[in-house]
Amino acid sequence: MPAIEDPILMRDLLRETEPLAIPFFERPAQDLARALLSCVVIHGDTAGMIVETEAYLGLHDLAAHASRGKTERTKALFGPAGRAYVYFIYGMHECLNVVGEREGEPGSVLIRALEPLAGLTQMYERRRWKGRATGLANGPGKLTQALNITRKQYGQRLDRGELTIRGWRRKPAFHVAVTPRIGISEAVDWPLRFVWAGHPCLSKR
DNA sequence: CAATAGATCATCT
DNA sequence: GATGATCTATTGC
Repeated sequence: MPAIEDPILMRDLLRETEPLAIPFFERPAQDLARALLSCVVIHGDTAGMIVETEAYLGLHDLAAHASRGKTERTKALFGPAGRAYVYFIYGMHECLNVVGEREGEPGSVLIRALEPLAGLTQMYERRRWKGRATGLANGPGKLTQALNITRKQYGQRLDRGELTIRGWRRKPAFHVAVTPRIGISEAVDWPLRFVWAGHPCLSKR
């Protein structure tokens, strides 16, 4: 199973995981955020396990991009489930969301932190990081840089293709903790952040 | 350790 | 023209 100081070969990773079909993503954002914990994001030769997520709801969630309605930027949120919603923020960071619900219903999950699993050397280079592997992808902007995920992946399906999310054939055991979301100024108290309790790769405060 | 400043630009008012 | 689902470096105690 995953071990932060013992990265796996991509070929073994592919054998121990399986694709998530589109129906897996077709559920409310809160449920999807919880279900995505321990799943594996793969892009090119790099991969990481999801250990922290946040759910963003629809029109009544003022912290959600979708609350302002469908625009050129947010249209993927209103599309079918199982797609990537990637946005650019603060003039320098890309953030990855997984679209849930169903067509016409916004609701997505922000991927906030990964445990690096494969392609660590490449991640160190891209991040120009000189620390422990736990700090390679423990933040929404850090993981996209580590896995080289950008707006080029906007709207892409995640069940297959160049950017995929897979589930373990034998799911690891862990506890989930729920807290308010981080870095927002609306709906500040809503308990929509889900973490693998005690995991060393969680984002900083 | 904690707090803060600065980077930097797409999107929306 | 202001703001933002962030990160890093730097300052200060």
